[in-house]
Amino acid sequence: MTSARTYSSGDVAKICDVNQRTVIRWIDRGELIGFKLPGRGNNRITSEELFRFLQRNGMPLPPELQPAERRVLIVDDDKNVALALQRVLRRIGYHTRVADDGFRTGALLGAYQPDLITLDLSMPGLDGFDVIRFIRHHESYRHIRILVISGLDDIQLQRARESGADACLPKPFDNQELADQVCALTARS
Amino acid sequence: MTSARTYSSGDVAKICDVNQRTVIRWIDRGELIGFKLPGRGNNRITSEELFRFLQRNGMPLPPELQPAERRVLIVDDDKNVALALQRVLRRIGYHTRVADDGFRTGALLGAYQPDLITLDLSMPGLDGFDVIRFIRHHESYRHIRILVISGLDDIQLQRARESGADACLPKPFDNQELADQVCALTARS
DNA sequence: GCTGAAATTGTCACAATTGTCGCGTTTGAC
DNA sequence: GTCAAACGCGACAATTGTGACAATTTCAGC
Repeated sequence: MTSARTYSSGDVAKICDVNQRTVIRWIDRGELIGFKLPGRGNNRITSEELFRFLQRNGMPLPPELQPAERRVLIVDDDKNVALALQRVLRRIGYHTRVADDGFRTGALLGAYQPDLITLDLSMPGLDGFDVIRFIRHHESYRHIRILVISGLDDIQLQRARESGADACLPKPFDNQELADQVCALTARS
Repeated sequence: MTSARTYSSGDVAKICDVNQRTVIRWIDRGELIGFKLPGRGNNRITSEELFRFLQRNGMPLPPELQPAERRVLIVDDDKNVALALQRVLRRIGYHTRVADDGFRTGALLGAYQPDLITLDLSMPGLDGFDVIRFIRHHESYRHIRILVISGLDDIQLQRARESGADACLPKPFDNQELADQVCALTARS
């Protein structure tokens, strides 16, 4: 198996703790979709399809298919604020990365693939509302949770929520409240 | 592998997630057709044949074999320049998209997955050299071709090349020269 | 709760396919 | 030219697909 990109019927059998014969029947029945090697038609299932199959049936995920450590992209040009956020989030087990300008923010959405971003609404050269709208309008980023952290007034925070932010925290923020919000937003289904 | 026109048995083995020995057996059995190097008969499979083979067996295609229109991300805040670039590139069969600020530039690297970007070095709030360095330092973007299009002097263009740009065009650019450069940089190896 | 039919899953043996290992040779980057 | 990495091949081990049949689970009807 060795962190494979594809799984054989035997691999799936071990993962599902089921007889290999049964896995083959699932495949024949079309409940688990794979492809066949040219030789005698040995089955292979991609990890994506196996993941969907397990999810669909509420089956436990093997370690190698479990989503990796949660990642948070911190968008803030104030180094001290960014460091404070990092400290809190790392302590509760998140991987973090900081973007301090518009380009990095955008580029890291794709390269870092965060589960959540903390967003400062008022950065020079970057309109936070625009960021929210862009993320919500693009298929590949839509799933990213957005936690606005801003010193702006409630009216603006409300506007951010309407634009698509998942939650807002006033600045300065309370560490415990930050941790709670991030946990709540990234809770596994 | 390095985006080859032909694949060795080991390349195919990695792509199919199968043992190299098995690939050689497929070739011996005539299920996968290739040719042999004169030396000891090392196998080579053309990308066309590999494509057919994978299709025939319902196997997943690696990114480099997925047929896709070439995409160019045009990074320029001057609408007229961007439109001019779009017109030329579309006419020669490229799909294009425009980014007019730093955030969009970064975000579209991941969401639009361009094969090439045309980059204006002097945009307000976006340091072109920084963009080049960032792209070259990130695994997920490193493969993107960078064509700098700028009105800056030759010394700056040389600096851009040293930072990692693949080619430079002075502004204003000649349409034919632009088309030639883009074609050359995105030619299928 | 119990029963019994239907559907699903497990077991087993066999032949075919695929994986592993080692060695000597060839490639390809420097 | 030099040298590490990749390759082909043979022999053998491990895994796979299949069919037939047994065991288990599911579930409606009582």
